[in-house]
Amino acid sequence: MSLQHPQPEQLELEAVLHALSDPQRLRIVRSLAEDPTPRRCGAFDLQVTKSTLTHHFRVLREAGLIRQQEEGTSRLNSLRRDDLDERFPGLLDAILVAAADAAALSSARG
Amino acid sequence: MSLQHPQPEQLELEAVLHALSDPQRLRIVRSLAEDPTPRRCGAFDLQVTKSTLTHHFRVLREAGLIRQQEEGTSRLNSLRRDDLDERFPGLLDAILVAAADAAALSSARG
DNA sequence: TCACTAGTACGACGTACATCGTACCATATG
DNA sequence: CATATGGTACGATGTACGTCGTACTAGTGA
Repeated sequence: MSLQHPQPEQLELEAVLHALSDPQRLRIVRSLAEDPTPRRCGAFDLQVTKSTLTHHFRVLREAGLIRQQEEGTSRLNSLRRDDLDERFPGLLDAILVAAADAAALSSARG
Repeated sequence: MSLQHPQPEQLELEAVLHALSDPQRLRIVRSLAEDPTPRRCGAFDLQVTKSTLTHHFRVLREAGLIRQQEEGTSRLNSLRRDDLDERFPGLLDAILVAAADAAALSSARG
């Protein structure tokens, strides 16, 4: 069976905010925003187990943040930027800018 | 003792997103955005207990979303719009627009 | 002084969550 | 077929969270 993705009009703000309130998931989304190339779950530099990875990608998918396409034995992940921008204009951009800023701050602090 | 509020540069994106991922707290923030008049915790139309209310207001305060000033026996709550806009430009506005849109949608659906 | 109001503190409870390990299923590739 | 790769499923575990009730404190005012 193919994977469940919420329709654009089904996206829920609370679910999106909750999905992005986790550092690992925020990192995944930031990575996909920086480089939109669809890529495998394992291709993100997270220090968690495979099963934890699966969990986070499912949360992101069910919140409507990413799309997962099955491709052989892997799943190609991509950001649903258009859907998000249409449903929640400016939200994703604001979060990405804020996250980039926070990352720059914390790296500047050491 | 007076209440603890994070400094503008101490605001953490994850904490802000988490704080706003709860329906009750999102409602509080929306209410304060619609009418910026500082007002008591009890003056928000939430169907929860007093102690639950205290909990939610503390989460909002510790995330830096609201400011609480003690005034007699009550606490006057106000939105930290300026601090948030400075630290996370566009974020609060995008969330408020999205929330208003979602509320309009759900009320239109009945 | 005696209520009343606004809110906190603390403990409890059930649920959700992040994480892991193990077992398992596909699909390639030798 | 055997093995490696990419990922899921399921159960376990510890923690955090949302909610409540009760008890309490601090002002307000009759």
